[in-house]
Amino acid sequence: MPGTKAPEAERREQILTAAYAAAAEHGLERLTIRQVATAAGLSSGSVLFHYETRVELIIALLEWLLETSAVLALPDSIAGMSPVEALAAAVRHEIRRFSDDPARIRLLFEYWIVGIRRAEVHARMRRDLHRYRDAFVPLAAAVIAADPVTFSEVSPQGLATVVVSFIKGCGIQTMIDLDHTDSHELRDTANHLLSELIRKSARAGS
Amino acid sequence: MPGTKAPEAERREQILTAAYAAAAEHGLERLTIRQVATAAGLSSGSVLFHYETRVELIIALLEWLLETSAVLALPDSIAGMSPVEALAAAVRHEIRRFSDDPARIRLLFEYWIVGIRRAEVHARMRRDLHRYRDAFVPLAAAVIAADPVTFSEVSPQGLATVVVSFIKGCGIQTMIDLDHTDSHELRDTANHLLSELIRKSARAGS
DNA sequence: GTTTATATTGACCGAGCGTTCAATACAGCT
DNA sequence: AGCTGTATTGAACGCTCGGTCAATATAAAC
Repeated sequence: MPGTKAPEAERREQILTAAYAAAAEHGLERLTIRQVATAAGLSSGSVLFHYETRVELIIALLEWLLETSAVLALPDSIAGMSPVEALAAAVRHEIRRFSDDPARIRLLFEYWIVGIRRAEVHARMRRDLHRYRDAFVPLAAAVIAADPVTFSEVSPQGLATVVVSFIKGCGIQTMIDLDHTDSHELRDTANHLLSELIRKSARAGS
Repeated sequence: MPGTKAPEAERREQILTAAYAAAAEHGLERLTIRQVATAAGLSSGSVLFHYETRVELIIALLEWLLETSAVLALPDSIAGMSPVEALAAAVRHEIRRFSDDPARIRLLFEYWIVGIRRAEVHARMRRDLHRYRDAFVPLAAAVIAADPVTFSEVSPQGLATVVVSFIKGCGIQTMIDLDHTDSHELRDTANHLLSELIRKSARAGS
């Protein structure tokens, strides 16, 4: 039903999902108004009626992307865990989540690159990164509190930053490693190292 | 002296350095034959005489970039270190190297994204990533050999992959974090954690 | 049914792109 | 000096892009 009017909220949603599909297929930098219009079944003029400019659309897509992605969904099972176990479980969970939706993380990487040259994008990416890191701070603080001697010089924020960096690194790995051979090795090894860490901390704690 | 001839090797080098500058300034996806020509002080036709196509130029720039970047320059001081110390020193060294030359790592990230859609680029990035990882394998193997109980389930390749992922994650961090506030926190915390790791392994070894 | 505000369309514009190519300038050779 | 192959130039082509806009279609108000 082309030419039919629709409430603004619906149209914008429709355009954004089309933009997401187009960006995932051709890349963010090659994203085109016409591509989005075709993917949404609209005319280019209509897309530009709802988003006045290409950059505005790209920023709206970024915000939609950040809103839609769960910040950090901790598995329920962490309730009875030791602090190190809980943090390790979160890391495992996040690594798996990244490798489950490669298109999304690829797009976010593209936004980081765009953010190098566009301040509006950069600010939003940075804010989201901090929000993501802050979700790990309580877990990190618990780990530090459980073994204050080992982590005497480490702040919860610092530990959370290190953890997030590792997760991002794994995300890159899965992004590059399209057939997932190295990624599996990475995940397995990370799991073993985390398990070993848990065992050691349990021995130290007892 | 425009219009003067030059040996092919020199011209190609001149064009590549101009392409590097242009790509660092405007981004790889926005790299333009005319930009490169202007930066090199040549005409667009001349650039296309030496590199028949834009994609060919981009791939040549990638190979030039990978050749020019030292694979893994280990500091001499690792000679008398324990295995864990040596690996930690290498990690520290690489993190510092990444934050010293942000333009280069940004460009490499852009190549990873291009590689998602271009098989030639992807193959080269992957090969280089493996080469980079392999440089850490001996260090990782030494660490495992020194404490075979802890690392009973871990292969040298696996450990090296984990280490590289962490380094890449730190690279991303410094790429995003333009003013380097979080990056310093990250580096300090990583240093503390590595030092603690060294102390623990020394105690276990003695 | 008429009016009115607004959403939609697609032709169109100017700009910039990669690439082609005829013309030209250069350097080595005889 | 003349010749020859090659490097260089910049105009030109065809194309796609972001963005504009007059025309049209739609739905709600009256």
